[in-house]
Amino acid sequence: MPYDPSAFPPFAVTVDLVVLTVRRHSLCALAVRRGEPPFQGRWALPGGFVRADEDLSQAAARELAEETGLRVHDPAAPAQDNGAHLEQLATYGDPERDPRMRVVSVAHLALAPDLPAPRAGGDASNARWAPVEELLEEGLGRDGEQAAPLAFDHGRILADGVERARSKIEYSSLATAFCPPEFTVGELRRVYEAVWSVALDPRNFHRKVTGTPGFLVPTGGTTTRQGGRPAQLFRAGGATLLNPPMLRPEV
Amino acid sequence: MPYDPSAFPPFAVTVDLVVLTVRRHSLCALAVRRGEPPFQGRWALPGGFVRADEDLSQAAARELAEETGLRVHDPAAPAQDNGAHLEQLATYGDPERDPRMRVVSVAHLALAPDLPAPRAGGDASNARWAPVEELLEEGLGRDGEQAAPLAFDHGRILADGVERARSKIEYSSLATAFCPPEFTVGELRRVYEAVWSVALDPRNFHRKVTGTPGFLVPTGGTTTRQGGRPAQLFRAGGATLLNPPMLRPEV
DNA sequence: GTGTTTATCGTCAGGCAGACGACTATGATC
DNA sequence: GATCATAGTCGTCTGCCTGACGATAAACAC
Repeated sequence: MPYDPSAFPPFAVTVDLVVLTVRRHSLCALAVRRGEPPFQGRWALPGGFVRADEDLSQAAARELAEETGLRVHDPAAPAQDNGAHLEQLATYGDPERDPRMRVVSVAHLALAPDLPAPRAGGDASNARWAPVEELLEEGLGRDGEQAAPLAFDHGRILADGVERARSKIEYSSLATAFCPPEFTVGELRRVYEAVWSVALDPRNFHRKVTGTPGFLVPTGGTTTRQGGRPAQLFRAGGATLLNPPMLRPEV
Repeated sequence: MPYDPSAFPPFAVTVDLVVLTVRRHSLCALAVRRGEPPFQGRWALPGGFVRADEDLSQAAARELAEETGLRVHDPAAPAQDNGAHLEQLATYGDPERDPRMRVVSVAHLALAPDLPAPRAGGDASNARWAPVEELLEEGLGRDGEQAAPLAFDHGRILADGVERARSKIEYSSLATAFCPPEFTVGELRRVYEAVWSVALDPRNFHRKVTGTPGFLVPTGGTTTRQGGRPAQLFRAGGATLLNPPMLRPEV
């Protein structure tokens, strides 16, 4: 296959972001309202064009910072935390996915702790955290505004991102990316419960996470911010893979 | 972010293929020799441009057929088998990855049973199955020709594909994609052993795979093609997820 | 104090995996 | 044809992990 410069069609390349967080016991995604056609007024995932001189991950990190102010957690400097986890999710390139032109979108998945408020270029009314079920629901929305379906193929992208997050917290320590730098076992458990939409036994969960070497390191402090007996505070340990994995209950 | 048509740079989009198979107890990948600069004469992964009217998966399937003659296994018609498994792997878009222009490559992973011989546009000397360690080795090649390093960032892509395959056969029935339509438990075990580069206990392996519902369905036939006592023949069952997973031994 | 909430420790039974013995059925070799 | 080598298949045993769940501890609200 010769590299004839006239032999390949030009594409636009974008990054779209599935930004997930846990708010009030429910898994939420960041959605922005489209201000222009197509799909004007509808909700979509944040994203934008990849610039001529930046890598895909750089573009994703830039878009994430523009939409949320989050910096990406630097694996080299885990001390200063509160950054988000960012990874590539998948690429979507159906010829019909954008009615205007041929656009290939490299979707990324970002996980962040609960944030004060979204900001989309300073315009708060055009960005929101919405429960993922609400953004993904097939049928009609409830009263007020209808969130679903998302613009373009963003519903599919969001579903893929949610599924990635749900499965990845099984065998990795990724759930800590939803937590503040210091957190309790109970807070971590509520993350799993929100992401999986299940109830977990607090005693077995405690045994599992504290018994997995390298998963959690105690900071020595305690907190009562959840009420009840004071709980130990932990930071995420160095381990990234959980072996054996956390088992997701049936259904 | 307005969609100003002059605001985005044009990209070339390609698909690159990590095609894996198991030959003579070792995990091999398909490599093609580059006939022109850059990296002329070096080995690379097969791939090509995405056409203006085709989806990414279509482009990958087309390239796979062109390079190997393999058709992609149709999930809707599992009866006629001998197709390959094909899935998207990841997308690589470093601005410097191709010295000629800005190319974003959507890599795909294909798994195939052992094949008669490669064909790259009919020219056999420009395509070969090479053990992945050979293609990935850091140092110098042995006598004869040096395979590594691959052209562009294909070494990284291949490493990612191999890692995906290694981890995915843990929790899915994907290892059967390396087998012919009918296979024995021992043949399936040798696939795991080749992909993981480990030795597995034949008795425990047999208990595991035959005890997992939906993984294997006996065809009733037997074979002695491996020597020794005749072994039952199986086909891949409908189950795609293995629960609990096959455990990969420590190193 | 009493009740409520959350955290944490313990106990027990069942399931599964690793280690490994035993037996079976074929082809190869003497 | 007896013997050997090779693979396949069935069992047993032990230890670890999980799910279910009782019990205790330490805070706050009244």
